Amino acid sequence: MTQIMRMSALYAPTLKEVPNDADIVSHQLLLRAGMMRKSATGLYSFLPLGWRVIKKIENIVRQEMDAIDAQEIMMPELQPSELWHESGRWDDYGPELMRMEDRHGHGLCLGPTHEELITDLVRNELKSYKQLPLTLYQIQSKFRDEIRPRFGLMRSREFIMKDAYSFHASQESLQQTYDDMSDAYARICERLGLDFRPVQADSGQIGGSVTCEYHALADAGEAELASCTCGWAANSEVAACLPHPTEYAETELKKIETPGVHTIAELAAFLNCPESSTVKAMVGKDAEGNPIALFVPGDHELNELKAERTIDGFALMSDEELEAAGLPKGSIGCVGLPQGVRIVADSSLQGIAHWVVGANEDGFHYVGAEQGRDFTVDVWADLCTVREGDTCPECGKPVSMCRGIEVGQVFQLGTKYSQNMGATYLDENGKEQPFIMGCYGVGVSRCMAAIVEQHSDEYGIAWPASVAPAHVCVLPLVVGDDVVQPVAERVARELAELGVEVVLDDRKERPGVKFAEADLMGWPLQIVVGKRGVANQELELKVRSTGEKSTISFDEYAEALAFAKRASKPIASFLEQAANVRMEAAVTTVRSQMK
RNA sequence: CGGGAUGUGGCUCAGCUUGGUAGAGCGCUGCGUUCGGGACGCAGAGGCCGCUGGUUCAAAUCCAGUCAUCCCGACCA
Repeated sequence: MTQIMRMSALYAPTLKEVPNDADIVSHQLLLRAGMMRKSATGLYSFLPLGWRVIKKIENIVRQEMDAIDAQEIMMPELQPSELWHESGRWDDYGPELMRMEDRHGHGLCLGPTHEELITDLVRNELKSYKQLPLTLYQIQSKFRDEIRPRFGLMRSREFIMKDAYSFHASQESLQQTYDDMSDAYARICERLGLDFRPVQADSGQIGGSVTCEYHALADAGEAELASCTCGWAANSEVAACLPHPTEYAETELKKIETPGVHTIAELAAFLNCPESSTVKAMVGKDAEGNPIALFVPGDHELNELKAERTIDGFALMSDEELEAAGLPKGSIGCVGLPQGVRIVADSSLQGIAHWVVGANEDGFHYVGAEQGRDFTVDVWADLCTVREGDTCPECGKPVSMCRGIEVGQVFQLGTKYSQNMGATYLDENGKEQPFIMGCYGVGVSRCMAAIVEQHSDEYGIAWPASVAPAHVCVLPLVVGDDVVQPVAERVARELAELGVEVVLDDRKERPGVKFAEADLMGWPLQIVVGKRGVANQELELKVRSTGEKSTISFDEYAEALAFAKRASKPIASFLEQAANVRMEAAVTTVRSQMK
């Protein structure tokens, strides 16, 4: 039997009004429903209900990790600086790493992640290829001194994360675990009730690595995603989608006077053509300071991340540098550039023979600038930030844009840490080899916010049953009498005996308050016990996610109870039986969330 | 770190321009009336007006500094 939570004793202070400093739905509702409170910027305390949700999420993650033979451990949050010096990240990580000293002046940091610690943990014991592969994980608080913590749990300075690390003797073995992890992540998202997408992501500075982010789709998400009906999806930072520029109908190179025209919008309006018929120029420099002109279709933006990937040490030039190089901002083009300026252009422009570009002279543009005749592109590359309608690299259909919350990422690390930190094993030939590693993270507290973003309405949260702080809320509309309350107490007890998590609103509150707060807190199923119902020998059910209401008679309820007692999964089976009796569609929703 | 804004009972906010004994609603306590979708009446408790300094007979209000919070940007697991 599970414990009945009595609302009369529950510490869950609700707020009628929207807190001033919360501006996304999940943040507002988690505060309003009494699930958490802010302790300082980017630091939150979880109250009993919120903490129950966190534990539910953790357990789902734990089960899926255990199911793929990852083993749970627990490492310290406080870490010695030596290990970070060894990996090189004490200097590389930047101010986001929370550093401190102990009384002896010994350097420490609060762990933002645990690659160093885990590598150190295994390097002395894990010595033979026979012991590989090995996957370890933990669920604990992480610390990152974010420049700008915001959006409640979405980007906080202390947050709960599951981090897993795998060790391998071969790339094939790493790939196997990586695939297992990917599958587990998909199952985790499904069980959390998240509408999610695995998306291609930036592999960061670690070249050649394989990585995939798991995003919960939500407008409040910080990441912009491009996705296609064929299933392909990518973070806009990396999405390699081709724009489709259009050709301006002029094949002769003509210099035209364009007084006052400096922006693409002005140019397109001046020529009465779409922006996609113009070519936008940006000028940067490489690591040696050599100038490079980059060209993209006029209706697209240069993606600086992509430019950096194409050109070693790339940085855009400042206005002063442009002036010094004799380049008129707003009128730069590929014809008649100063000596030594290399031309890099977006691959999509390869098919456009004649360009509309600046004439490198204020107030003038060229039309009909022909590739090969009037200028030559040195390098073709993927340079654009993806836009709605660009071409999917997988199937060629137009992609659409949406926003996502990154709730997880899987990553093939390779040997970066094992090499830096001398973590090696002996292979079949007795030869020392660095471990091939993978790492895999799930933002547990961030998942909580993502779930609320996806499962809420004007009345409050509608938790998926898998993570709800309790499955059922029993609402006696009268307390202290000998008619309604005894029935509510009995129902709560019987459900609790079945293993159903029950909260009983035994407060002396008016019905309106109880209804409003039950909706706000988001219990998946409400069972209302009122004078009217008891008189008719029936209970009222309301499924929070659909809002559907129905009644079931005491007899039908008893039948559902008996059915559930015989079945192995009491919660689901109670609901299933209740569904058979009455509210099929509605309860099916709750039930499907329970698996 | 740049730009913008805000700090007044637990919460949401008014008052500040034009200095003169601190306000409302919600929440909280008590009593009464209510009681199927965040009730009503009466009576209460609760505030160094973020902090420090200045101007002034007098500062929530004007000035300076400082701290904190939020938003945008830069930055970034």
